[in-house]
Amino acid sequence: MGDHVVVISTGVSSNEAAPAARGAGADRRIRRTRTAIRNALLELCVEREFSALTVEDVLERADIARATFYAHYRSKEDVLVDLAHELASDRADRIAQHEAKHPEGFTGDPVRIVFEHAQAHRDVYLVILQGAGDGRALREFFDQTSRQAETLFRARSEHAGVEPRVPLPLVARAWAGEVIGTLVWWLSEDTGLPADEVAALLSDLSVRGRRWASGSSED
Amino acid sequence: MGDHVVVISTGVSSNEAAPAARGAGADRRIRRTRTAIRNALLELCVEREFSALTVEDVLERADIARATFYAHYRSKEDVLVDLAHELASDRADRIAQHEAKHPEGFTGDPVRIVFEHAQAHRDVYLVILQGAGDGRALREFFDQTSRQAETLFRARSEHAGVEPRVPLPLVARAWAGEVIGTLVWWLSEDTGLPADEVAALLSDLSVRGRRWASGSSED
DNA sequence: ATGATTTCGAACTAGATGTTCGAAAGAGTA
DNA sequence: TACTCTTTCGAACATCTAGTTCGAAATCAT
Repeated sequence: MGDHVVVISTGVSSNEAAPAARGAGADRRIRRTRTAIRNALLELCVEREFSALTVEDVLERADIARATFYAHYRSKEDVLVDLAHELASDRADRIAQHEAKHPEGFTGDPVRIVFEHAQAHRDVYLVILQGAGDGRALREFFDQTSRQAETLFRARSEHAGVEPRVPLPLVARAWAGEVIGTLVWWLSEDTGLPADEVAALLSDLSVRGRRWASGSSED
Repeated sequence: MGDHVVVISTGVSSNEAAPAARGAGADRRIRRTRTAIRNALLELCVEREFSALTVEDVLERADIARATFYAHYRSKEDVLVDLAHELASDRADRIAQHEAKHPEGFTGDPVRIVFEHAQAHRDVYLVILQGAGDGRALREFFDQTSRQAETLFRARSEHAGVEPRVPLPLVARAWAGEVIGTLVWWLSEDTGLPADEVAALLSDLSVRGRRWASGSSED
């Protein structure tokens, strides 16, 4: 039959599954189109609420044909998810990069990097962390964050040769929640706290526990 | 001019603002209609994704006229927000009730109550905590949670006469994130852990810190 | 240059949203 | 019970948006 759906190859190699080809290896037109769409969506998110945006708004802003959009994304929510992935992996790169330079350095550094990263990309973070769209973007961002944390915790736990008393998946989820909950607060209410200070406070709270921090001896 | 918008009074007394009259004091028809709508939405959420639902689906399931729906809610997202408020205040009631019965009792109890409450209302929690809708429901649920926590922490801090070293708004947000992050993990992945055990683990982690829990001495 | 791939544009279907209004049903009160 | 006030109904309606289709034109990689 006459299928004519314009399925874009986007592929670097032959066997490319769902991950949607976030490489620079793709056709220049593809790169241009996708960044145009992402940028347009971001601009619009700053101006109005995400839920008040239509695909048409994005088309107009990105100066892109309707058919072209649907050749790359299924919906505006998809674009947001894409942005979330980009954000999470970029952040992971920076952390890994830092750890490579400073092996066995201060282990509170990752948290600081997280907050600095959020500050540098404030707009995107705000949209995603507030759960815009159907919540998929936030959900996946949270998942990636906690998975990365779990890997890190596991490595350290094994390195220290200590059996964790609290299951690591739980520790990781709790930590991710802590960080993201604090982040959204810090980004929304514009308190004067600089990134490294919030990070230090949260690290302290997280490592040493609330017992010493809030004046209560129990929960 | 001929405005005919059917603005429902819903009011108990004269001066009723935004809070939308969650009382039992309203007209029986209003009560019936709203719970029908809320129940219908919940049923449908269990069957398909929230984002795949239309207002028409809700109308059909609730057996309600279109105009009636819009006399009460502006959108399906509004209904979800309503549910979130209901949930948060019901939970707060239970905690307050417990604290009244057990003054100065084990202060880890609130966390346990939170998890038991989530277990009892698993379906609603899952929908809301996953950020369905435009994220407003989750956002407001998170806000209420952290505000309640802040109040509690402040009371305890003052009672103990200790100046908190970490700002309480931060502590409260971090705690709320911790709890909600753990909650969504616990509800989604059906690990065999009973409510009181997760609660105990999280309480421990939260009060004593990760230092003693994961085998790492730092962050 | 050439063959392959992407983009364009314009049209079109299908379906959901949100509003309108008079008439009917139901609630609350005496 | 009878009376008034409020809510619900139903059916219609205009409007908008999503998502798809296709041939032609543009752009890419080599």
